[in-house]
Amino acid sequence: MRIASWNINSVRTRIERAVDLLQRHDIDVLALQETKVKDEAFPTEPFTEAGYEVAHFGLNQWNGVALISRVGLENVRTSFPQQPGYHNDPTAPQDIEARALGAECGGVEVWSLYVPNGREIAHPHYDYKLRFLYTLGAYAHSLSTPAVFVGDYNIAPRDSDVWDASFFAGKTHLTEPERHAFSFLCSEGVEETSRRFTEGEYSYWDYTAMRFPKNEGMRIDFQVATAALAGRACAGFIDREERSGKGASDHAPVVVDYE
DNA sequence: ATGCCTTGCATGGCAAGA
Repeated sequence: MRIASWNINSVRTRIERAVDLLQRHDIDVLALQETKVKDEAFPTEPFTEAGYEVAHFGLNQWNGVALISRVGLENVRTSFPQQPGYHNDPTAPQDIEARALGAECGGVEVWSLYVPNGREIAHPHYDYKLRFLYTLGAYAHSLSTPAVFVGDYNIAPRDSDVWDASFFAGKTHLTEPERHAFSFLCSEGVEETSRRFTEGEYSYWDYTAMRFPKNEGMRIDFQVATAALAGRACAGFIDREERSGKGASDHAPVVVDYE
């Protein structure tokens, strides 16, 4: 089964690219992040016409996650257990945002995840990011079944995952607490399977400062599988071509095959 | 030090991205 994950940065802007991606790579399950659309405005038809089922969770112009599957799409969930919420007003109720969508696809529990960015180290969003990752880790470790958590993790686990680690001094994405939270997730048999096939490649290049032409990118989009599935990962790649050309997302799709 | 670019929306300057 071929699973792809892509931060599409607006599904309505890039719907044709998404359908092309499915067909170009013969994808079974596509997980999208940052669809940036409410459920009622999601462009379902192009996917169903291509032979896929669609599940989407979007509340407003922020975040938004989708699962596009041709191998079944059952038991859809819009949050994982104990998933934390967020609100810019810390005294207001903390809302569960559209950052997680899970379903059973072809015998595998697939989750499309958009991990909070963190914004700045001193910002409440950074603590939100850490809590999101620890509760995700607790859920992943509670499973003995095949499951995969794919998406935009907004973390570079190693300095070699970015073009210049010194650029991120004082910024989020490379800090020790973020890496510790990610290493808690990726422990006890839970593994980032995408690393096996994409080491040294990037999945994100900022739109600004000519980052893509200079190949100044970050490897921050992953597939993380439970022990019951990780051993079945047999191939994978980052579709760097998808980042090129007019109207590209700033992220590239991350594809992994599972036997 | 800042903008560099891109998105959606109360369609006009923001918020957010990383």
